[in-house]
Amino acid sequence: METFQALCRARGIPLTIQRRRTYMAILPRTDHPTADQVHATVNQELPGISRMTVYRILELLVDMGLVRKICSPDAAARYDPNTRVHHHLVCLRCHKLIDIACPRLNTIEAPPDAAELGFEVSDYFVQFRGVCRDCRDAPRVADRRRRGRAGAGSPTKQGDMS
Amino acid sequence: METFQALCRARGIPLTIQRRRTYMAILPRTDHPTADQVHATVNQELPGISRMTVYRILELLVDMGLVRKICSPDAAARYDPNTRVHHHLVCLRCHKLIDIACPRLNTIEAPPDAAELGFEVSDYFVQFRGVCRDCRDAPRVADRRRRGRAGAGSPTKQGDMS
DNA sequence: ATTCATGCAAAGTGTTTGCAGTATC
DNA sequence: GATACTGCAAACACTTTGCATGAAT
Repeated sequence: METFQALCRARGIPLTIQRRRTYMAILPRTDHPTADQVHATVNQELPGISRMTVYRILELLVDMGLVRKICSPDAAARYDPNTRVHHHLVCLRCHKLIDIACPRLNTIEAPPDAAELGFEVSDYFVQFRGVCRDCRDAPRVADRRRRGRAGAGSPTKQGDMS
Repeated sequence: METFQALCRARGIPLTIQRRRTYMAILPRTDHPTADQVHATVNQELPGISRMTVYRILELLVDMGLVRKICSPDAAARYDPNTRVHHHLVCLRCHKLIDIACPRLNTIEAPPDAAELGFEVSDYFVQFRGVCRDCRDAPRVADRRRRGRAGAGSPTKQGDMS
């Protein structure tokens, strides 16, 4: 949070209430919320904040390197305040996304191809794909495609992530 | 291709011309085309094929395990006929996606967390994020956001991928 | 002959853009 | 007081859905 303020000041970026609250809202989350889910949370403390504003602020945070944007096989982009090296388990059925920390995977070096192509690697992650316990236990119902979505107005619900 | 025919017969899936052509169109590609780009290609040999059909066929191929669906930081989903273990270089500026083969990375074992969570890992990949040569050389122009898109009717263009 | 895919049109969802008002620096 | 962010509305792009027609088995 202090980092955020410092970075904003350094780059001459105004620190609005919306930005502060949005950052505070996403910071403790480990469930990779979508932009709409972040908006729903912020909207509780700052009623009336526009969805557009949250979208813009999240992109700003990504640009500042404070938040990472990750894309699941699902449609909506997800935002992750955890910028340390960590890895993902992705369920191919329900699209659940689980964080995993595995020290063994934190020391992977960039392949020689990258340097040869003139590609500057800044970070990386490993994504394991498979089937989560819930989906394995459940008979493969019609859940594969078509997953329910809480409307933009429902702050809670959606326990389908990490 | 024979695999495709065999799988279709085994699963009782009709082998339409559209399916054959769509699969043939994506099979040799290494540039991770979007659904629209695949449609543009197929449309050259099979004029009049509907975009919807290509969307549906691509999803079918994903379900059959013949094609992998990958999501770039970009909006549109991309399809990759290469189902062997390989890894990705992703440019954070232009969203270019480059395949890399690195034997050293092909023997990574699933972390213990996965098994403990009851997660069955089927495959994995490593994604290195950074800046590609083109973007590094180019002054950071307004290319960062806003990337041009050829209309759905333009088959060529879009050389912005590996 | 039956079954299922195709094609069309329209809707749904996530995201972006332009501009007036307003808060921050 | 100058800058630029917020909020609104509309536009845009990608994808999905329902149904009549048509093709594959």
